[in-house]
Amino acid sequence: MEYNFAEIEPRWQKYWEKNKTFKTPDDFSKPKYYILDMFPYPSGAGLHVGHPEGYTATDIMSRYKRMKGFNVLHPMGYDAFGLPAEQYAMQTGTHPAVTTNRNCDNFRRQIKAIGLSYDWDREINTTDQHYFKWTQWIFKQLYNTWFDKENQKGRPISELPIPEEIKGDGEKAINEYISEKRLAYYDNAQVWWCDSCKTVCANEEVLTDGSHEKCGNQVVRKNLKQWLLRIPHYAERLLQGLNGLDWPAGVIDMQKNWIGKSTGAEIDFQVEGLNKNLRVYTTRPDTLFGATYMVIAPEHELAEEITIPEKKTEVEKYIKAAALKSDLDRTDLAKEKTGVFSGRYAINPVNNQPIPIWIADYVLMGYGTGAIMAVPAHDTRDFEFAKEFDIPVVCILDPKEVDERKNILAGDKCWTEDGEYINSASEETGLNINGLNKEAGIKKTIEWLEERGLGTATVNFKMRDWLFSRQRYWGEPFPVIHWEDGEVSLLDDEDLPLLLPDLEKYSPGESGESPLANAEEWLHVTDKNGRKGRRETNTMPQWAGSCWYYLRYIDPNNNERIFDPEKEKYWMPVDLYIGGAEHAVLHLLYSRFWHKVLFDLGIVSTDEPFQKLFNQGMILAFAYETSTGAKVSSDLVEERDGKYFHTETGDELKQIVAKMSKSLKNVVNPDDVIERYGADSLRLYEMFMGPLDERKPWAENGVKGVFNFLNRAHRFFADTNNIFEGEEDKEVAKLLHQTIQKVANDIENLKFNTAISALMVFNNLAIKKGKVTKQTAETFAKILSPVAPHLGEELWSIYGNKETLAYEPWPEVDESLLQEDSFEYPVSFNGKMRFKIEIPVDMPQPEIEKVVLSDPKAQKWLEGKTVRKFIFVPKKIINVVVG
RNA sequence: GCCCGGGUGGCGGAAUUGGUAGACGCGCUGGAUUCAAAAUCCAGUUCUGGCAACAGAGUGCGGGUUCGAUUCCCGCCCCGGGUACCA
Repeated sequence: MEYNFAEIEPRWQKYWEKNKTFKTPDDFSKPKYYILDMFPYPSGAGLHVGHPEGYTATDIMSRYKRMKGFNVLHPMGYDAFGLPAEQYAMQTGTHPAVTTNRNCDNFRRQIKAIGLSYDWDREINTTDQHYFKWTQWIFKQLYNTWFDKENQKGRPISELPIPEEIKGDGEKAINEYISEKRLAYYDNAQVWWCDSCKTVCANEEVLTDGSHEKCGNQVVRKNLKQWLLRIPHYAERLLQGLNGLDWPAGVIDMQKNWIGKSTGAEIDFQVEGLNKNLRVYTTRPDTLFGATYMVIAPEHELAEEITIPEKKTEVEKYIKAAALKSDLDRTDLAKEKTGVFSGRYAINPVNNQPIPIWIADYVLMGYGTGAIMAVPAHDTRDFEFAKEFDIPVVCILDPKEVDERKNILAGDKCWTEDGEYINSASEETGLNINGLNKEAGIKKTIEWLEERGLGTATVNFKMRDWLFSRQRYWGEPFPVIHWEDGEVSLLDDEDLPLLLPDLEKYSPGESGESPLANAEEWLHVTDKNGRKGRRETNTMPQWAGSCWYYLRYIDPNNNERIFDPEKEKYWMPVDLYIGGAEHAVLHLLYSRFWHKVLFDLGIVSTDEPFQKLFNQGMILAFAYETSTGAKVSSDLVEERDGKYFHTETGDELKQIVAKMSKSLKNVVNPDDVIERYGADSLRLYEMFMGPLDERKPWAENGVKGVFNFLNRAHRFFADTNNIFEGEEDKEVAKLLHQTIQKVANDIENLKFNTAISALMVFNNLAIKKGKVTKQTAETFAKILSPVAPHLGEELWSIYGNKETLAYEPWPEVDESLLQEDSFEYPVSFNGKMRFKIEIPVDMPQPEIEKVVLSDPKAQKWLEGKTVRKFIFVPKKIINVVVG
């Protein structure tokens, strides 16, 4: 009997589709399990083998959980706004919606061919007006929310208390005050501009070398009116929320770093000869006695005022150069420190000593107060600067027992760790922290500063406002009108969705305006009083649609509201979310932010959206390079005796592992794999390659391996001559139940590679035995079905079952079959395994010792030696120490 | 520089709380079947020595703890990812 996957698989896919096997009811009586994939951007290139990796993993879990009695929500959709369709439109004039729909159709076809058990009635598409209506609606919620810092909670703007002094200044002042509190605001912002894509990019989309993540071109700074979201208001909540999540530690770390919380103090320094204070932020107020100079950023508002006349020219030149520098590639120039002395001094509050104020671009205006006190002895950046400009280095923290102590005390070396304070007392001001350690020193200094009103304990975050608009056509339009009198208003809910206008031409304006600025009819509006207005021409970034899609799956066709709250309460949170690690920060942080706002407004019932997160590793491919490191396209490589040669030059090549790429001709298309080996083989191989979270190279021979397994399994289990009614062989029964248990455990722990291995082991034994009972065969079909669902269903039906096995209960493990009455112990002598011995599990230890030591095989190792120790670990090992 | 991962046969990878290193699969070798091949089946396959029984070595490197270390501790090396003057 042949394993005709090309006939079997489409037949079952049709069956599932026709019977709506995986349609998920909102049956609140059952325990729920929500399994989510990161939905794809439907590119024109179609699916690559990386997509099915995550999708298969979630599919296995979904199928397993259904058999375990869960009501499983497992949906799929498309994150379909995006640049490529728009660029294609610019070149060809094809409407992006046409391209997008075509690509979605192709993705759907490809995904269905893998046999994934999605509820297709819940499919969503971010470009569908019924979907983005609600994206626009959420934007309105953000706009109409302020963050109550005291209660750490977002609240409706209507609840914002307006201070009396603002009220007195009239309506305009009130509106301005409110604007400053909204989570979404419109402002002039210096932004990164990609001239090649004709769009702004968020800071996060600009790589460290100053290039645009999407296209690789260098970005430049530009000032534009933009929408921004005040995500930093939620910094503390976003940080705290990480604590209860079952997420990879690496992702949690990355989010923590991104949020970048630091605690310290803001301290005021009096500027000598000016009636002004200079406020600095420091995490190390304890090192005030070591402050030998101060630095303010070139953009600091006091930079010019502070500068004495004699230094004016020099300082102005420096500030100009620094401004220019920020237009260039700042990171490259960051290696050597530059700066200029303002000629002015500030008074150190702890000892009333004057210290010089410098202007230098190693201090950033955007963080803290844009000014620092510099402690070169205990901060590496300040140390470098001080050495560059010959500024004194005063050590105030004795590192004690450290090799470099002498150099550190002399100020020749920087010390940033803990120690004991020296030179840290002033009779004049009364502060003395000598002898304390870092922790106590920080505490005491802050108390001292606060008592005198010189400073306050402060918390700072690295995270910045989120730039939330793009100069694009193919995105969600903002439901916003800018009126001629300067008022900004949002559309009423009943006027949503605001659709995109059709355009003749999709190219952006040279000035950086979105293509929407050309849609004259759409653009201009007049209200009932004849006031003229202009619609917002920016559109939302691609993140917008993906920020909340997991919520829409819950109730995707609801036209009355975003979703039914009862359904939301039942299904949320997402129990398992699998996707690529590239979304560790941005998507997952933005989503969490929106979710928390919706939670505060009472729209969703959970504080966090994704309970468990897992990142699948990237699938790579073998590639080849010459001895000089030049990559060679795979079609120019031949293998001989396990070595690789260039077909043209004959040079020996080295096999390496690299990302799949068109230029290397090593891209694998899932369609081809399915055509040659079937969907079950594709699924199995993707899971069998190695641990889900690791990166691993694709190897065609590996596919053959799992194909072979399915073939063998089919040949044996589909042949009813091998199936009998009666009592199962003991060895088979025992292994079967071990396998049930192992497969279940491994699936729960996302260790699909070893689950498949266990199925192979059982298959091998069954074939060796030549026959199994019908019950065993049915059980095998069941435990095989999560990983190879087509073959599972096929076998199940061959045994005479009329219904799908997708909802058959997962087989129970018969514990009694797993009990051993004896165990084969490995016997070691001095830790080295020498032989094995079968011992009944109930034998008492003294007898075991006797049996082992008198065993003929043991004599060789005991000869002329004394037994020093006899180690016996039940069901593990016996180790005899001799000497 | 800093923060995370990861280094195990020819290859992908297994190995509960420290307890038989190399499961499973690929590849390779030999055999069966075949006119022959493909497919299939059987046996072997960490390395070194030996016909073999067997012995020695072995989880990136160097130390340590332990009866026993891929697993724990200390010090390094290499690879991958993130981040980069955040005071």
